[in-house]
Amino acid sequence: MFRGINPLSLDGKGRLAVPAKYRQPLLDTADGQLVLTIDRDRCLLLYPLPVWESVERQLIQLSSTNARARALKRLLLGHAEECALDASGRILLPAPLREFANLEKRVVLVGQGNKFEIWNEQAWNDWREALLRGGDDGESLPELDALAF
Amino acid sequence: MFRGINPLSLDGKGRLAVPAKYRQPLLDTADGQLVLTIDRDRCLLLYPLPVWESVERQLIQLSSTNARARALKRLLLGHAEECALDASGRILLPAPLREFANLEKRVVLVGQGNKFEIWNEQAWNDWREALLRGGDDGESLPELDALAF
DNA sequence: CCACTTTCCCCCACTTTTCGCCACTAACTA
DNA sequence: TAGTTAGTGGCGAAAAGTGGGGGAAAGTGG
Repeated sequence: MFRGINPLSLDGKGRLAVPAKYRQPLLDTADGQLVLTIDRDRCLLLYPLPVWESVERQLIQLSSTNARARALKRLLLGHAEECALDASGRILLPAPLREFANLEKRVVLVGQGNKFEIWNEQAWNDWREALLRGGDDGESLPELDALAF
Repeated sequence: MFRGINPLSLDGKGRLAVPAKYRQPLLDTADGQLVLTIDRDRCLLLYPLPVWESVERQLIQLSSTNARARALKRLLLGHAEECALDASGRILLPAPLREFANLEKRVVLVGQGNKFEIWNEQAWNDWREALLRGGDDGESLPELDALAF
């Protein structure tokens, strides 16, 4: 399980050095193979390949005639890029994805269980502050209201 | 599985250079034989020939009395063009299809699992921005709300 | 059926991107 | 304080994307 928040810098070519603590697990479970895609909140999602493949299977089975399903498929599948840890434990973030998530230099890598999120550092801070300030603005969901943690 | 977004340029003759990473898979599974057709969203669809053939079989079996089915058939079947990777890994996009999808110079090739979509770059960006901004405007679909990814 | 025009495709050259490699610095450990 | 490991940066070779010239093939009109 991936946890925690890691402030990092991209180098001049848009490469991200995966923190050392995650490298061995990634090599063990996915042979260093990863998939990057985008998220609606303008950050990137980083999956170990096997995890992504299971997500992908779900996506492919969605209807091709329903507009919402087609859109979601297009977003996630369409932006998914395979990449691999290089010899120094880095991955190259493809330019179109970097652009989408506004990643230039300072970024944060956020562990999210079976995947990571990659945010522009400023955007991450802003998002968090806004959430804390703004309180509850999301839709309701029964499972949510039943949560104890 | 084809994934990812690839910004490309058509050359002066309307040819599209398929990114190198997809070439070998296409040669292996389809001997470089491809089928181009159009999509409702004013982009083109690019299938490996065997995949297209299975789509085609499904289409042919659709009702000939239902108007929506007839329309879908006409669109997809009627615009389908066979083409092949040339020696440099490029395909020629027939002029009528190029025109339909407004493809001139800058385009994006979007992997969608078993096929690709080819968009005018600007149209693609506009579509994506509208989707992200507008939020959920499609029909609802129970499977969608149950998705965790 | 022949000549002319247009389209298509092979080939080569140029430019940009990608990626392995190595080196430097900062932080942590012993 | 010295040794080790992690993060960062940059060089350079190799690969991929882009563009154009010219010959072959196909389509068109007389």
